[in-house]
Amino acid sequence: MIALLDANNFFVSCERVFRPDLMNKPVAVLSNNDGCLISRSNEVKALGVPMGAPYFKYKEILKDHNVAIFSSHFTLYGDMSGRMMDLIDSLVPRIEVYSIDEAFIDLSGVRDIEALCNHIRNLIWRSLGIPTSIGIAKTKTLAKVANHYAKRVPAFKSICYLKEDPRVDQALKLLSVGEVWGIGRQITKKLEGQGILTAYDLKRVDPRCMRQNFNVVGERIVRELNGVSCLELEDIEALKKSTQVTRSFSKTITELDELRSTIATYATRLGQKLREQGLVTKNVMVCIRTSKFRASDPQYANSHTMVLPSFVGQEGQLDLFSRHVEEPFQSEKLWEALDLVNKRYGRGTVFSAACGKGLTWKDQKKHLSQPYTTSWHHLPLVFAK
DNA sequence: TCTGGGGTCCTAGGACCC
DNA sequence: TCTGGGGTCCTAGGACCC
Repeated sequence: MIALLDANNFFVSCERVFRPDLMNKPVAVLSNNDGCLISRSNEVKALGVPMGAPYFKYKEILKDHNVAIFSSHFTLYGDMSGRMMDLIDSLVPRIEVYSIDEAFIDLSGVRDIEALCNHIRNLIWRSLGIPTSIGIAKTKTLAKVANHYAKRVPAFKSICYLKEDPRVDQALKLLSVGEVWGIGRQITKKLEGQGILTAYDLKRVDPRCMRQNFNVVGERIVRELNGVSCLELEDIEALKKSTQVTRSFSKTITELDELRSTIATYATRLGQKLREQGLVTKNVMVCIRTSKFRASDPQYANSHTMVLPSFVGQEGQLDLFSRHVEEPFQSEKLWEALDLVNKRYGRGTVFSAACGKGLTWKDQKKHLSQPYTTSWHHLPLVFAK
């Protein structure tokens, strides 16, 4: 059996840990630059504010309902996520960290599955103050279905175990096909056109037909719905295959020089990310595009990929800027020092000339919470009477 | 005025090689 | 009239996920 553990409204829950006064009150977390809503408490969902909604369009409604707003604070969420994953990992044979707030858990060999899952939930709640839901079934795709019900049906008390077939089928019949993991908007449209409306209908499709009409991904989904595992738990140590830094600029850029220095500034962050994660790369791609929301303006999008000359050995980092690749050791030390300086004295303390003056604007983050778990200066104070 | 950011996998087609 | 077969690698684009 496989379990999928998922934190409820994760970013909102992280903020609430340090603001217990907001428990059971409406809370929302915004995306970068305070652009969209990316996490909503149940109270906000009940107001009908959709996921990904642009903040400025819903500002009034949110204000009218006294919704507490937070700017995104990814160092906090990342840290809380790491703690949560460590807790799970300490209790089970094997996990796959699937996203910042989700993990698949291998339950093979576990005797009392429900007891273990209860224990995991309680431990995370007691240690971190994060509420979670767990779905359990034979395959990843079915565990996702189970999790869907664990979150929505109060009678399950946040744990839904889809053990035997009549129960699985019942769950699938009540689930629309578009809610199946891996079935997105485009495929939903096509399937519905063929009269396949529920997850149960999809389960009954011939997997080979699915492969012909769609692709091997669709075939796997059908098999997984039938209890045949096609998606193994993946090695969480596996190396990342790509990494990126992308931004929507909060200011329109019209001058080439400014675009150059902006891209150089973000390229610098990408370099830091690579070094932090111990990654090396052969290709670097830069993309730019105009704002798709200004439909009346002429649109432009382009990208360029550069193949870098060589690796400098497994231990070292690829030197992005120097042509003297024959001196990897020196540049490695140099970057190490630069990273340290920038870490201690703030991003952009030392930078390459290509960055010019760096960014000529600041990202909007009007509602940022304190770095409670990642800075000694911001440890919450507790007073006892 | 204001609309996120970071990933994965699959497929088709072209270039090139023997 | 008729023009092989089997590979690899790369790119672009599409679809999906959180």
